[in-house]
Amino acid sequence: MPRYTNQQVAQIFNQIADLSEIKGEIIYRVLAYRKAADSIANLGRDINEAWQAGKLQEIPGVGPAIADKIGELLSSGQMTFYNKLTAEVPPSLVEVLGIPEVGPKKTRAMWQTLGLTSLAEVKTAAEAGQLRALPGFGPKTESKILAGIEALASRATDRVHMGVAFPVARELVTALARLPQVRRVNYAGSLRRFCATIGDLDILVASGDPVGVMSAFRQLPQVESTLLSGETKTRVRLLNGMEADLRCVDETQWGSALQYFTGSQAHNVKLRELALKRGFSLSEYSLRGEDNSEIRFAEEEEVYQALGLPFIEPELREDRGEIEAGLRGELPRLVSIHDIRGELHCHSTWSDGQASIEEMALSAEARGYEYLVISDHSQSLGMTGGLGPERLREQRAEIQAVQERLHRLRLLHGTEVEIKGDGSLDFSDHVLAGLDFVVASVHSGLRQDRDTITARVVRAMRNPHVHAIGHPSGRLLTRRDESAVDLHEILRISAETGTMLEINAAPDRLDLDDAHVRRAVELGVRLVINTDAHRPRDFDNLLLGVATARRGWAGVEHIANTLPFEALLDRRKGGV
DNA sequence: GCCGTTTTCGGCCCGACTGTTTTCAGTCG
Repeated sequence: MPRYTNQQVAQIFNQIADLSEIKGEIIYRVLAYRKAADSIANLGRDINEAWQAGKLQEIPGVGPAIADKIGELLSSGQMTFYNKLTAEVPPSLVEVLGIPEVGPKKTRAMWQTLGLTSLAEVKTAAEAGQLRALPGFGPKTESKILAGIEALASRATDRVHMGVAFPVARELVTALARLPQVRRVNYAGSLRRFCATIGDLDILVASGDPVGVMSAFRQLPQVESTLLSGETKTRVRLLNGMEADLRCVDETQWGSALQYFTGSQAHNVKLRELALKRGFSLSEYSLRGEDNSEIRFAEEEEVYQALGLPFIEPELREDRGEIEAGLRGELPRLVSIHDIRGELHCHSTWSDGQASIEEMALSAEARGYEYLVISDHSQSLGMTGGLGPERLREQRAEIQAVQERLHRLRLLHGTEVEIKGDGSLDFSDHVLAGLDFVVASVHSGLRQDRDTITARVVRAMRNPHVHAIGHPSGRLLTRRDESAVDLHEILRISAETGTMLEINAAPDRLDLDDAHVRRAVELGVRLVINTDAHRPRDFDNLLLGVATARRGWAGVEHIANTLPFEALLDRRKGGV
């Protein structure tokens, strides 16, 4: 019988939601499936384990009916409800629903009146001019559908990581800030929440001349075409293929608008429900009382304050319990970038880095770090020019020499040692014992099956000289999925052995991810935030790693490199 | 289908824009 991962179970419920919606099911039932799917995808603990512990209904959005369906799936590999639904509503309709501008009503119309059940069939019908005859359809809808199918085919992936999105967002914000009629401007949306990947850019402007701002926005050199444009809202496609939304409000409404436009949608829905309970109606413009009185908020903090909540940091706004915690006064005090005292994982020209040890050290010192560990690759990762024991000894001499030219920074000698295919390490225990800090990582054999790759990492974690596991899942955002490694087991072993888990801050990694950071925090696992810098400017990525930690509700106490190095060393496992 | 400091039943956010319409439904975020 297949074993289902959290992602697979979540995908099934998302599919149930889509098919139910096309079928015409009560929308709240559909939303319930979506909420459950989102919770499961971001659970951080293994759904199989939660099921065996009888704790499925502790998952937010999972009640008796959905818990039964999960239980049936995990125990038998079947879900009767799903089988009946897919027999009734062709599953390929999900891809039709995926066409931009096509929602459940149009999907249903095409299916029930023309019998269209797939992208290919819809395309053929549109090309034959058959769609415009349907009620609610017209020539424009028909051509939009064709263009939408085109776009789906040409677009390999529709999300980018923050390393791509941030520079573009900054360019747009800078350009808008130069407009004389613009009073305030900021990016919002998933970028402001520091989601690992970004679908489109959301930018907010305060101005008394929204029409002028919209017009100027459409004419920016980065803009390829305008997708929609009204008086206060414009969506464009950029030259790099991304889409960007611009909203404009009055300066007196900035706080409400920034709160709304930052999202997430689920967070906003929960916040608006809370407002209703308090006798208000919350929108992106204001808070309206039952007597239709209107309160405007120029600052975001005031929105939360008016609802009896402390300020909720953007990284937490995912409807993962932050509003409830805020009401109870139990929001975590999140780690901040200023709390980070040192870096435990970076490279130099001794392996695949782009800068010398001295350049890296001087940059770290200039950034105010107290300590820096040089941790070049080990020899079996051949293409990086990894070090063997001999060169490792030579490197130590250079580190000591550079140390003498530094003022405050403590420069330390470490390694990113390869976890080999069988779980053994690239250096002997004797060599590892001579290093200040050891990160162990998997770079090869990432396609091994779950049990094999997990056993490999666990073996490394049980080595007393291994202090941290680097980028535990091995994912490369938008390029490579995580390995099959059982992170739930890794978290458990980490808590048991005291081996730290890295939050790798490289924009295409962010690994551990936010959901597993959250679970790590719950389990008392020790985390480190490392940039894995290969050149001085990579240290800038620290912000992304810290944001990922914050998205996982981590405080200073959970992050080992917020400690002075002596304290960090004292608390190394084994107490060495 | 889920959920509870108004509820174990009756709620479940709010608004912009477009296209197809003669006042609104559908989609999106």
